[in-house]
Amino acid sequence: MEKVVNPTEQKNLIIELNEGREMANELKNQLDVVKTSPENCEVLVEKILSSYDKALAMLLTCRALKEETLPVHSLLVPTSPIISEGSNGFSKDQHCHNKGESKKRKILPKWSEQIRVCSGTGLEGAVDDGHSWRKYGQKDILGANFPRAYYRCTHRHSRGCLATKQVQRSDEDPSIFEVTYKGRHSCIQVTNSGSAIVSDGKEMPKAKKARSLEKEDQQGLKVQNEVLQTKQEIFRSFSFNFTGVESDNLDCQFFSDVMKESDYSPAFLSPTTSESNYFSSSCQMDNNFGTIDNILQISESVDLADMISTPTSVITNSPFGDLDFLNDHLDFEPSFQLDDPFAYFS
DNA sequence: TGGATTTGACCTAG
DNA sequence: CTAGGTCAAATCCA
Repeated sequence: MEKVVNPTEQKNLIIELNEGREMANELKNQLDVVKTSPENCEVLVEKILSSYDKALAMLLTCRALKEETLPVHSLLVPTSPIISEGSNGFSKDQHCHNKGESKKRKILPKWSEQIRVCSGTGLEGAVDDGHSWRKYGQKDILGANFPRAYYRCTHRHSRGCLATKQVQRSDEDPSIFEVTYKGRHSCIQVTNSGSAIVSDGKEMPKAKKARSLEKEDQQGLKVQNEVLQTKQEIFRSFSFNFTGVESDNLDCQFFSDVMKESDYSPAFLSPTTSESNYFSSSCQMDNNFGTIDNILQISESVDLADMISTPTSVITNSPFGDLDFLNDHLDFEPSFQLDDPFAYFS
């Protein structure tokens, strides 16, 4: 892989990564001191996460913008047949359909999230992202304790939106929901406040949604309205500024795949949509990772096998605490040093 | 009554 | 042939 970002972005990225490293070291030192208060540690963790978030957002930004200029098909990454034991087959190759609505599998961009919702928060099983989805199927998956639910965009017919998602509850940790998105929303319909406002201005009937969530709960796929807000908080932590990105930033490869293949691409790439709340142009960091217990991991599905194969390490750390998935894209050297991380991008 | 969910059947890829 | 993905009729519910 080639160099990733321009000098300015590179510098900022290095700064952020170094800060994160320093704070991690500080945290380590703090942990060695018995009398260190949990609050101090929490603050440090938040700072660390913030730094990594910023750094990754930079990479995300430049990659996304680069891919924006490419044909959609050039963005499609062949999914890996890798499927780890106990992964519920979540990452198994999902080829696509060519006949539109036919049962043939489509060639659609695909990306995945792992969402953990900690028990006690009332968000157990919460899987919502601000889009309105209609469940169209459910399947028992071989080797999985929980069925996989299939959703498509409510506006599939009215707007021809082909976005779909699959929600699979993790066997190993039922608090983890693995969500695979396929296709991008051609409809625009995400709110800033937790209610799902569709592009035509209608608000999703909350009672109905609550009912559906309740039903999902009965089958281990409970979804609650609160999660939307929670996820918005999560996404807000990824906020970055598009305006500062120059065209020569467009060499980062990995994150744009995620973005471009994601349902969120319009939101990420178009600050004019309401979804821009997730990736606002303010580049704000609010450290929500430190205050919520939801951990969201975005990855290409090709990497999800890795994530799933080690869900604990993925989930119990920061969203970027497990950077294994980066390796697939960036080909880091084992001796990766933050001093000049770009030297290791191949 | 209209929209969402459920669920068995069907289709396709591997 | 099997498993995963989708369809669509039946059903549910506000």
